[in-house]
Amino acid sequence: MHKENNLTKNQQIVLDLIEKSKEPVKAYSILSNVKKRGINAPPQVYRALEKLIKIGKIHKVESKNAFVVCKNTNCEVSNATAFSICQACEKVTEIINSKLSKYLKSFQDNTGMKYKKYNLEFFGLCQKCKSK
Amino acid sequence: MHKENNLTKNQQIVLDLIEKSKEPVKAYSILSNVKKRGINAPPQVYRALEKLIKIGKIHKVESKNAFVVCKNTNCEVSNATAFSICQACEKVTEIINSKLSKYLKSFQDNTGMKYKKYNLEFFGLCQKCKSK
DNA sequence: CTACATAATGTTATATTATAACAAATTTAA
DNA sequence: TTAAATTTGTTATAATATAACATTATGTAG
Ligand SMILES: [Zn+2]
Ligand SMILES: [Zn+2]
Ligand SMILES: [Zn+2]
Ligand SMILES: [Zn+2]
Repeated sequence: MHKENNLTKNQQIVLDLIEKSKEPVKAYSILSNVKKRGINAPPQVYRALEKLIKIGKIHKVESKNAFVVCKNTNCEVSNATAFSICQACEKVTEIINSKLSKYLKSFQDNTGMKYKKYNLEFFGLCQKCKSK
Repeated sequence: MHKENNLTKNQQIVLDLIEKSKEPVKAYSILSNVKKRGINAPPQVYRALEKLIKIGKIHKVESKNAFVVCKNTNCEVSNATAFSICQACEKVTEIINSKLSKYLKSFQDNTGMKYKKYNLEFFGLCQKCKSK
């Protein structure tokens, strides 16, 4: 909502919109909601999204092709993300759990590949949906 | 390659194609490659993919919108998947690691949400690309 | 066996997500 | 300054996925 440093006008407009939303926002939903602010076409939105992802301000929820603000002060560069996704109401929450991130950041598979980045998505029922 | 039980003709054709491929296959690549076998339109491919995913024969690699055969005899229902993805050559490998899956299957976040399913994608450089 | 209901498959059309290609404007740095 | 480089705007199109309905196959009651 407030002016962030080093962001262009379009990036700020897109970030503001994602921040205001309670749920993940899709690119074309962003587009239609920012047309009144002078963003006219998909590439303008996708370029802003790309930059915001790169600097860790937002994340893409891959299974939903939607975007959320980062809730984690530590993942400035967006290289270690985890989400909890309700299969009923589609609520998405970023998981902030240092044990989990520590475990995954240091994970080594048997091929010796060293990981720079991971994205984890958990699916289940949230409290509200469980009790229905 | 060999006839699987309980699969329809289209499901078998699509599965065969994905099994033959060394790399993740995209839906429209599948479509163009199975036209000679009588599959003509996207819904036929997507329905087959949906079923194959449900029974755990294949997985979707979300970050690539592509499909791979399951390499893990244990994830019959596809509810616990992990992949390693090379950012250079795009090679994708299913990670089969019982410690990892045990850890993630029993993971609890602070909201008390109980997870039924997860998908984890690691990114980095594979051995071959690292040494270039 | 029919005749009807149900489910599965085929087909056409369209919706949704994302990027290519180029033009115009802005910024940078000789 | 002015030419190059980068960023932004714009048009067009590519790539991914599903809706809607027609057709065919399968199952079930009479
Ligand atoms: Zn984050
Ligand atoms: Zn819910
Ligand atoms: Zn698997
Ligand atoms: Zn590689």
